[in-house]
Amino acid sequence: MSTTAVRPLRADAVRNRALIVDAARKLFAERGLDVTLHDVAEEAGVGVGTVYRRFPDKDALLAGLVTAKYETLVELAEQAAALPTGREGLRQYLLGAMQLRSSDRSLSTAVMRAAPQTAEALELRERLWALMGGVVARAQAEGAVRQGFTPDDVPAVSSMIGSIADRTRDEHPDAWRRYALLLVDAVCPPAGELPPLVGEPLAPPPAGCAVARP
Amino acid sequence: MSTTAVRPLRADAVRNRALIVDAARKLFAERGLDVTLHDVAEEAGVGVGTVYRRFPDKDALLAGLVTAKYETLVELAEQAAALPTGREGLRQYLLGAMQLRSSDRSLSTAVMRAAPQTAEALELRERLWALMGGVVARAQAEGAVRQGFTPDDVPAVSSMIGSIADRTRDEHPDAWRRYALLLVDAVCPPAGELPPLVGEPLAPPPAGCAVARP
Amino acid sequence: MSTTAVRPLRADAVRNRALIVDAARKLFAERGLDVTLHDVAEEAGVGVGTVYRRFPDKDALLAGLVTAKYETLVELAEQAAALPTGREGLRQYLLGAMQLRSSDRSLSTAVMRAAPQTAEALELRERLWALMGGVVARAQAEGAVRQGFTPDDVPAVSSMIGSIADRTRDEHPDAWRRYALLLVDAVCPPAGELPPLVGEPLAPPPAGCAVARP
Amino acid sequence: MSTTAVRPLRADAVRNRALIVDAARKLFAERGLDVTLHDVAEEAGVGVGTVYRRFPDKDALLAGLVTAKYETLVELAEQAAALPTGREGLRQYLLGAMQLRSSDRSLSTAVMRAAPQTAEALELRERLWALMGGVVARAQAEGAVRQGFTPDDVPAVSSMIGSIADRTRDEHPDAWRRYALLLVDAVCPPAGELPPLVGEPLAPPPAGCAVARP
DNA sequence: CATGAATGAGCGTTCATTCAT
DNA sequence: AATGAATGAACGCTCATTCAT
Repeated sequence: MSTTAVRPLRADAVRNRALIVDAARKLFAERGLDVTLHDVAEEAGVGVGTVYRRFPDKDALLAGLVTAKYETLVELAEQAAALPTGREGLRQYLLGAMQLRSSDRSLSTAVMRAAPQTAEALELRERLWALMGGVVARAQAEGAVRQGFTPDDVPAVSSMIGSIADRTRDEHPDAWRRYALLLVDAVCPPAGELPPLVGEPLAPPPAGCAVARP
Repeated sequence: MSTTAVRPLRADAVRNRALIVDAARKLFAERGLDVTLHDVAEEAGVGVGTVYRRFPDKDALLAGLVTAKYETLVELAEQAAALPTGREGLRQYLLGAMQLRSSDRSLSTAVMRAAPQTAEALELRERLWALMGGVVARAQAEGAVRQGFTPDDVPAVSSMIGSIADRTRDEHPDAWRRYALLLVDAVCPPAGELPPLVGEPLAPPPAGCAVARP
Repeated sequence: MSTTAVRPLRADAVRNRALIVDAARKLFAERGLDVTLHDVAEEAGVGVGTVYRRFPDKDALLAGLVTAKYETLVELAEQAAALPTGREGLRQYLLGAMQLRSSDRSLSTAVMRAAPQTAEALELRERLWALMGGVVARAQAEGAVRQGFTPDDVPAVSSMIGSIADRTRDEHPDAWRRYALLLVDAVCPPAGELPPLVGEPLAPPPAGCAVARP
Repeated sequence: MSTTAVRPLRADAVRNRALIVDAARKLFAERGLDVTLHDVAEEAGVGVGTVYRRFPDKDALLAGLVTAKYETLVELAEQAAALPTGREGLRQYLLGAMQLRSSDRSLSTAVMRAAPQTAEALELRERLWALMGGVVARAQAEGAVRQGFTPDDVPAVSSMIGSIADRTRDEHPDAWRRYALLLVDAVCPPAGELPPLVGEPLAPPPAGCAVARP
């Protein structure tokens, strides 16, 4: 029936995948892990079936986001590596990674828990490791890092802002900074005197406020 | 024990309530916030209706657990307050609170996010605040605390071990300690020289491993 | 074991039964058939178990209310029988019975559907039949009744106000009268000229208002 | 039928929607408002999810049936308007509407209690009103109607057969006619002499029979 | 390939009914 | 006899996943 029909390119498939990832990123960031795949599909402007064609299940989609996340982190690491000192590089990278987490409700838990599922993500992770390994090594040489700290600690420490960020994102979107700096200073103190903590401590939730839905 | 007053009625009800709370505590700790009340009922060996008789809804059950959690934290704070120095007290309390979190998947997010729903919980929280306020003040007087740190920061800092603990609970149940000490040292460094980090850094998840279910 | 124990009297049992029936009558009238037996028990100030001791199940309780209803209807019929003409008697009784229905959300459907379950109720029903049989016969002799109308039609006709009453009870508690008189006039027209319908017609429900829950 | 426009997609969806509506109509008619959507789904031979895909909730399904009901009533009104006299038209319409109610357990309460939820239903209701307004006006001009009767009374009067119909549907499916005619004669008496009531009066329920479930 | 209709297990919750106290 | 704690089937509804179109 389709004699002259040109073979449909991968082009649109690739485009659809990007649409889905973008939509998922947006929705997961805004509303956390409990967005439905119908929501994602609708936001992306495709059918649910298309989402399932690209990602075997919801977890795979989540894992797909990790790739996107790694890309941003690699950029961040490249900027960090370009800074004059290891100290500054490490501090900038950690704060940047935490800022990313603080603006993304789902990935603060999901990214670090999931393994890279694709060769691409794995490659990105290794590139990230190489970049930050260099930065950490330089900082160590400068005597700027807590003893025993290794490049493998970088993602772990970054993830620790998650619980604070999740709690405060909606009401005090900058509250995470106080604790982020506390952590960064613990890993790699600033050059001079250790300054007082910035910002305000997190007020306890008022009596009677509801448990946030998962 | 209380004179001759008979309270014939509640014997089994009290026992069942305890069974439910125990079951809930266990399951929430193991599997996080998304256990169903059917699961809780089954684990407790009662019908769902019984769970609903004791707790109007799921949030109320969670709130009940929060109360129990606060009781433990108050005990911990009392022990901390009894230590000779504020420094030791603060360090012991923070590490103890983090240890509790590290063994409880749900409460690491729920406790700090939820308000105390009951007068009892509120009272416990205030008592906790008073105890730790004293400890922090003593530690400040000793010059042992990071400048700007306040008692309100205590729960926030405690919660920060959550993301690490959730990631490692099943495979490396002690991995949280490395990062817990990093945090505690940041808030309130030990008396002498700052030692190297303890333990091993968190290895990145191997390629291809699945995203853990929420 | 209970040698000297006095046999517990029926006295309180009888009182409890009355409490239950009163509570049930009140709640069913106000809120229809979907009150729970816990509500009834609470309103009556007894335990649920006590309700079940007196009435094997919810339907039996409903049937129990029929007895109470019949008592009121018998009184009404006695007053009707005392009126000078059969016409007046029949009209007064029908209007009175309809008024009862109009103030009782549940019984408008339940009473006429349920059979008398107790000897007492059966006796009351027969007494009612006898009284109204006399009234109808007198009215027939006066030529005041639609031909073919029999005493057996009395409860049927009375029940017909139910659908109107249920629809209007909350908003226009007197709206039923218009249609009650229409029916009564159809069965037994007033002495003189047939007057116009009284009151206002029932406005149709406004667009968009919800279906009332059953 | 509509030119050559192909609408390839909905073939099965349309069929399923029809299956659902048919099943719902049947079950609601037989058993009243408290059929579950699982029942409807099973009767229709589809999954529950499919029902919820077509109708956001139970009320919406009910509203869908109301639309179908209005369609029938409009047809009935059109036939009534075509009759030579207003008297005949009004009588035929009222009897027809009552007959519909007598064969449908749920709609006797639902249709008249619910507002039209859709623009379609609203339009149908208005069309119905216009048609019957004309019929009533003609009948009034003929002097055939009870004074004060208005088109707004038409649905109210129609609904009054509900309580009788619900009681008798299963055992004496024609018992409603006696009371329907009583009502219709009250609104709009037949041309000649008022005949005796047709049929038999409703026998009281035998002692001991159970209350029918709601 | 893309679509979105269909599926059904599972959720939180209710309530008529039973039974240990 | 009275109580109310316990039960569990059933409800309305959701959503990850499959599959006919």
